[in-house]
Amino acid sequence: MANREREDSDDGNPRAKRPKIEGEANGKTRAQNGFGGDAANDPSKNPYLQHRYPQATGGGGRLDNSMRHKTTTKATEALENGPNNPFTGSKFSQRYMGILQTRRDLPVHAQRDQFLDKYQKNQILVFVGETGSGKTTQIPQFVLYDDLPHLNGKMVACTQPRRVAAMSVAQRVAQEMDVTLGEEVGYSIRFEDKTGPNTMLKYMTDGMLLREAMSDNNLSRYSTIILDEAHERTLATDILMGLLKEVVLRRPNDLKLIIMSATLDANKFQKYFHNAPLLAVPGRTHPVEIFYTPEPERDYVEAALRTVLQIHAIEPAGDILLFMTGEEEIEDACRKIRLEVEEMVRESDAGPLTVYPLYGSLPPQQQQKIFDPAPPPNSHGGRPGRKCIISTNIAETSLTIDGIVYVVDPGFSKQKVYNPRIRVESLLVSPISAASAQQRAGRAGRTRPGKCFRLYTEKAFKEELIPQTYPEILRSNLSSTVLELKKLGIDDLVHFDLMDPPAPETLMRALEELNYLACLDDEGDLTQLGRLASDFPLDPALAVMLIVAPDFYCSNEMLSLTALLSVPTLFVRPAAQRKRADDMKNLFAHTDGDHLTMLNVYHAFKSDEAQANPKQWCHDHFLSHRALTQADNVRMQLKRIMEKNEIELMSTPFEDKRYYENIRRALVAGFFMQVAKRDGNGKTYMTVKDHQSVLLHPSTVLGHDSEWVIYQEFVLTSKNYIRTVTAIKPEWLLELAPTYFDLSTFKDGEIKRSLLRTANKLKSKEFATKGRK
DNA sequence: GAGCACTGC
Repeated sequence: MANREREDSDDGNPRAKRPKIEGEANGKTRAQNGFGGDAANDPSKNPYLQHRYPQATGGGGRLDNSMRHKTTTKATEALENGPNNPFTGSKFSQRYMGILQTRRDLPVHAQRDQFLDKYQKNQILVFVGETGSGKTTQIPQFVLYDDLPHLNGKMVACTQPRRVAAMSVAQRVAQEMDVTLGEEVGYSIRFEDKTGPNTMLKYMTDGMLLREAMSDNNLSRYSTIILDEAHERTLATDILMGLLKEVVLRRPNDLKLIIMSATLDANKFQKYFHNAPLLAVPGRTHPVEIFYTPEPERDYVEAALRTVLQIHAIEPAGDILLFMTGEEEIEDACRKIRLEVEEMVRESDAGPLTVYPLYGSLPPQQQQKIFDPAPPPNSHGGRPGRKCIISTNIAETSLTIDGIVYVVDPGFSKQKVYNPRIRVESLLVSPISAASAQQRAGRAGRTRPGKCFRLYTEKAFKEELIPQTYPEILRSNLSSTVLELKKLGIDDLVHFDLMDPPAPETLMRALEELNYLACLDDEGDLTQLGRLASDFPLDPALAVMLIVAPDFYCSNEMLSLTALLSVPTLFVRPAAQRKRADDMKNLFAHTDGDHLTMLNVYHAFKSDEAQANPKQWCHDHFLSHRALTQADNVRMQLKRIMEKNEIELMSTPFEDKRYYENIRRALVAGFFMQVAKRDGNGKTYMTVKDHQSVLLHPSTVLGHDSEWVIYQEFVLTSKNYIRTVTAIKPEWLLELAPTYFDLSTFKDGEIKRSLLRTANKLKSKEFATKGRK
């Protein structure tokens, strides 16, 4: 297959040798456009079909397959100037001509020649474009006009780390190209594929491309792949880079790769890709003046509040953005600033200041408020008002707010860290990287020159901050990733060339976990179960739990539960109404634990009573409507995957006394590695094998002091907590996960003694049963 | 008796 591709799609091949393409196979031809082709198979040249092409392209630099990778800026610009859209044959609209002018003013445009030259001559190219250069919208179009992927039944892909970006950029580019979104230009994200048979440029999330790679290891649908925002180093981007590094060798003549990044860290990308050539384009932002504190600040929260108030008191009009680490800190800061400003207004006639919190778990309507205009002066001719947004890192990359002139950067954020020794991911407040600091400062210069107040010394910035945030791959549990890599056909993980190889211990942990889950055999090869599990967009333990659920007669319930476990918290608990919220939660509580409680919530949500007005019902019961509808979406997706793989959907009748027990047993089949046993009669628990002393999270509804529990999450905050817990029986552990609970591998101690007692009890019971027969 | 930085499939 690889050979065929190479031979067929090489530059300048005679058209007669062109392979049959996707669209043609469906009886629809991709040649329904102004590009090339002889009249015989190009309907736009067919005199009987001219009514469908009222404005067929006439004269002036027509493109066809023989020009692939040989186009020039001049010829392409002539095509872009119209009058007809070379991709659709229709006349360009008035709006198109307007947008074309602004596009040509973008910084990238000045280097189109250089770009084309480097793109044509190389298989891999690293492209650095700073904010405002226009790279995300323009480069894919430059590529399209030269790569002509549709002539070979292929596409150009451009990946984004976030869904909203993929959607909104695709929308914009469809406008710029004067085509309908979902036709020539489309996007593909989880839950939504807006592409069609004519799609030649596809924006997608990096995770989506990775999914596709799992079923097509050569990514053969694409002739050019653009990895955008590579500097963010998401897990998916890192794996794609590793994979593509191998794929370009397998497809030397028909795949090109562009790595786009916003930082000057590009040399690292170049080096990684065998010294690929680099093209850098300046951005277009306003200058931002940086101020440091002369001495280190002891209390950054206090310093931040003081700085905001000072800006408000003495700086000219302009909005403020303050970065903090989390919800609690932000809400607290908001309260304090509001109080202080009231006093300033009373005593020194300061202008009004509206304070908005901004963080991910905030409902969308409240997030939207940050875009409200700043308040007007308190009185006619009074001092101007401004707004102050206090935000988590969400405002660093995901959300941009125009009109920010002042940024206050205390230099911290919450970051995920992974400890492979105890297999725990946790969030820690840590100093940001220099790159992050630069990004934050840049937020002040989007609309006009701004100022950034760093609450640390210049020396600290230069000497103490790490240059780049550690990539996610170094900070995560990699069990899903390792499973994905196996599915991608990477057998030798140790020698798989990742840009930043994770710690061997992290890899070992992941391999070990997958082996216990029977997703990998003892040779480290993918098992049938592993292959199935990799088909689900879930953590391996959750996927396994779902796949084996039919053995416990409750796959319907496990399907719902799996969906619920892969969305954010269902329970809403506003600070002012904690008691009422807890009372509502208790309506759904199941004494055996939180998993069963979540299931009760879901079933209640799906009842006729709730569905009559789901939003109101959720509000009344202090449940997150967003989380529940999201869970419903995930459930549908997972259900389709189950059906595809012929995993039976079934339930134990609710009246059956084993209804809940079956569910708890199925939970154990996936999460037998997350078990804790109560220490004596106290409150503390001890995790099995890792021997961590933990407490039940106060949010649990577990109604009795169960000796054995499985837990969903280990949270490291003020104390070590296990969260989302359910009571189980120790004999289930021995029965359902005999390899993991091979007691000869256990350290001596109370856990081992207790499990040995259970094993003996089981044996004598077995003996008794046999004896009766 | 307590939090949940952010994304993604």
